[in-house]
Amino acid sequence: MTESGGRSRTAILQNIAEVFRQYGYEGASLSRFTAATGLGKGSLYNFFPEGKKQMAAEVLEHIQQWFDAEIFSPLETEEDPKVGLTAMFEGTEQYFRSGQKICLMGLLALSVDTAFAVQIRNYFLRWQESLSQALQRQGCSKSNAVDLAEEIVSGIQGALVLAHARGEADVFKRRLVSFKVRLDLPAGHYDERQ
Amino acid sequence: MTESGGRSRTAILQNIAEVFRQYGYEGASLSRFTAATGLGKGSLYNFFPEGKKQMAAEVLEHIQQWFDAEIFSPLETEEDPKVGLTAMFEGTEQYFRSGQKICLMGLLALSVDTAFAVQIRNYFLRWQESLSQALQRQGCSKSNAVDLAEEIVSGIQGALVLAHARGEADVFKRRLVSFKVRLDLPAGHYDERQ
DNA sequence: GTCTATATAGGGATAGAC
DNA sequence: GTCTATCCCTATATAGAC
Repeated sequence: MTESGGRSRTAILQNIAEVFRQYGYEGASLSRFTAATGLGKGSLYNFFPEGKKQMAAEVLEHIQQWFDAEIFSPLETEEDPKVGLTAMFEGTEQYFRSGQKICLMGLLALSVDTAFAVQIRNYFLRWQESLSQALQRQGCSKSNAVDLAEEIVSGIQGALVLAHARGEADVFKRRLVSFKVRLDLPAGHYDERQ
Repeated sequence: MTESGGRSRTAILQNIAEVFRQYGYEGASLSRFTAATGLGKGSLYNFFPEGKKQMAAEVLEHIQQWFDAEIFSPLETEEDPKVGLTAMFEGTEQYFRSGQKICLMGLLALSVDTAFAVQIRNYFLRWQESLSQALQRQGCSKSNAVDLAEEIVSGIQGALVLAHARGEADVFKRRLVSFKVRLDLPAGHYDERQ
């Protein structure tokens, strides 16, 4: 956990992640990384000797760890599944800034590049599996839970796509509310449309 | 509708579209276009004087026209809404090759570039609006139809993301079947998972 | 650890021969 | 209409001074 001029590796990775999110893997360039981090190319290669590939791999690893701790583990270990499910929706809404931020795992999933396929696949499998477990403890049959978990995980990704396509982050919020209602969770304020 | 050595502009646009789908906008390079079309750079600039931007714009226009004719119009004009809805799911499954092909509109929606925002937004608005009309003629209230249409349109996008993330095209097929069942449409063969 | 060259390759785009 | 040659720019990556 070494520091560098007061900037932690985590902070640098967050800057880099933002570049990948905005421009995609191919569009993320060293000059954009230098602008986002304030570090020169030389410094970036000092941190990440293997360059762009390593940056992306570490960003994905970082994302995975965040979701493990904040979303997936609570889904699996909270005694009351409703607590884990509520934490999932709240964490998801915050992480994606209510639909303004996209999912880097989902974005990279759409490219044919196979370099990060394993990390991406594991992320989504773990999400669905941990969600399915919580749904089963809430009373769902196994087959229903597996299917509903797949629907919710894919539904969240689609909501992010549509929210950005429409330029309306509210689309994302509405989809989350819809899922919460189906799961009998407190949905918060829900402004029914006209 | 001029030809060029037997290759129509439509055929060339399809080759170009495939490159955009596989590599994204930033990753789609002139050399990849030449490989995919068999045309040299000079020829490509003869067809598309404004270069890559024009290629993408025409590809999106082409996609819009296909969906207008095959999906959106039937949803709006078929007397029996079930016919239009069934055609939508069949057309969608075929177009995306049962989940193996991604949605270029959805992919570009995730980039921050605003160049194609209008085309992308109109595509998704028209899809939701035409679907909502069919659902209303099937008996849905207006607010339910609007919400369900949003859920289905975003659900299809999410199904494509998850299918590619998991490397299992079956994910896409399962999500479509799930929607068809909810709409009381013939779902075809449905292999319930264990 | 950070920076400024610098090397090499490939990007988009144009000109002009055929 | 198609190609090759060429231009200029930016890309990734490295070397070495500080």
